[in-house]
Amino acid sequence: MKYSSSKENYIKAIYHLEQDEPVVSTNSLARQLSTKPASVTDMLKKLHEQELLEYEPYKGVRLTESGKMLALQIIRKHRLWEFFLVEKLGFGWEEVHEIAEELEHISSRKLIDRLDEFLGKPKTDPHGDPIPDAGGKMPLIERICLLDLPGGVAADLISVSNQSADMLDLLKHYSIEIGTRLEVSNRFQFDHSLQVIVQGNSKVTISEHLATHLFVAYAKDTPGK
Amino acid sequence: MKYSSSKENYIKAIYHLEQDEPVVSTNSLARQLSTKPASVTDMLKKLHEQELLEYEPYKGVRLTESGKMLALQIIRKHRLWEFFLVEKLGFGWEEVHEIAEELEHISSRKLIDRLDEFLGKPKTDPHGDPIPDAGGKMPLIERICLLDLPGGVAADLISVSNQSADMLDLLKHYSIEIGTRLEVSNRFQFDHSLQVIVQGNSKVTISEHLATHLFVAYAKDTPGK
DNA sequence: TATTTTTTTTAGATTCGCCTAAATATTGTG
DNA sequence: CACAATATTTAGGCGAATCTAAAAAAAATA
Repeated sequence: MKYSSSKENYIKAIYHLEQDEPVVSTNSLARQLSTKPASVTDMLKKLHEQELLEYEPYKGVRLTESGKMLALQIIRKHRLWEFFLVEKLGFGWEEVHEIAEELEHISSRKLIDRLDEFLGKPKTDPHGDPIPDAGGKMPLIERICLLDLPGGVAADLISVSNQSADMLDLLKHYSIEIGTRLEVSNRFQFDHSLQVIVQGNSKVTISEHLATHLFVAYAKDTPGK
Repeated sequence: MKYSSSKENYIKAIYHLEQDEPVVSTNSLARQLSTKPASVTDMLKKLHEQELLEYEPYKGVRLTESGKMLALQIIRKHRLWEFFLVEKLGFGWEEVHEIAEELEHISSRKLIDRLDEFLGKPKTDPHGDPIPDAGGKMPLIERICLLDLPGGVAADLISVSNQSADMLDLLKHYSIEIGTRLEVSNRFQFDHSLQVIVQGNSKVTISEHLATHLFVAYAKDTPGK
């Protein structure tokens, strides 16, 4: 089934708001979408008819299962495109959101699955938010410091707690950037430096000081919603 | 300036039809766009107001300079996305058109220029059609057999006159595919085999027989429209 | 050239997503 | 509890892009 960009935006907004409020109000939706409550009411009726959400006048809305599924597909597209923009095209974290807002409405399912493949099936986007898999399952992500990552576990770099030029310089030297898969292969007691496998290939050794500033997405395999 | 997808589709269609007819009729546009002549008339009036085309009732249309420029930007986006889909995501030539019809309406200029960079500024799309540069200039493309490519000239592979599994197998072995940049660096008289530089890096030697089936875009540097 | 055929435009309606203004329901408070 | 404040819906409209039916212009032809 194909939905307009506008409808997809409503569904996505409701999904996000449901994380906080159990039932989403007309007003908060209007605020979120920069539109007017009256317009929201109109649209809710249509989305209800399409069984994407439960709606009774004055009672707020809640997504149905198919509504949630649709939301997750859109979020998946959004985050994969963001990853692509940052990792492949060299955009900065901050500038990708707007572009991904457009790209997330491209409909081809095959496209997004191939893109996922091409990008190496990343677990998180450049902001560290988890990317739902093709089935709509959110990977359960714990953000932990590289220092605390158990050995033998590969995880994606999702944030860096220092944005200085010196830091970026050093990361560049190691070919490490947001989204890079890291695995700790050895810990040296003498200076607490770490031997790290970068992207499954090259092994590099980094200082404890650097490691304290690197945070990875530790994806538990328990399926979440 | 930002235009709706619908308007962009009109402009693109007119551009293509202008290649054949000097002045484009309401009827042929309606046919091209799978719409009704009455709808076309409505839209032509709007596009005329935006100075994208010259229009007088009953006299057909012709794009203005800014109309042509817009058309070329859309075509550029379409063909770059097609190239991306085939080269990076492994789609077949036949299935990319439809997806590119959606992608071509993504607005970010920076996105498309970075994509161009990322893809290696290709001169042609996977069908061998030329890709306008950022300034809207069409590269003048001549399609010639690799056998006839002058030495020292790098050109992109745009078609293969044999689609057999054996052929594809061999091309894979040489890491050659549509879009790959090739340069003939040596010709051996004994068996007429060619030494070829693939993507500016590796040198391989291929048989005359293989070369007869490879066609490259020989981009003359004369600026075309 | 007069008439028929074809093309194009106009007129009037529809759907989608949005708006404002007004009515109505719900919630909070004295 | 009654009334005020707030939230939501209804009613009526608008622009974009489409449609059908009918009118008008241009082109083809007898």
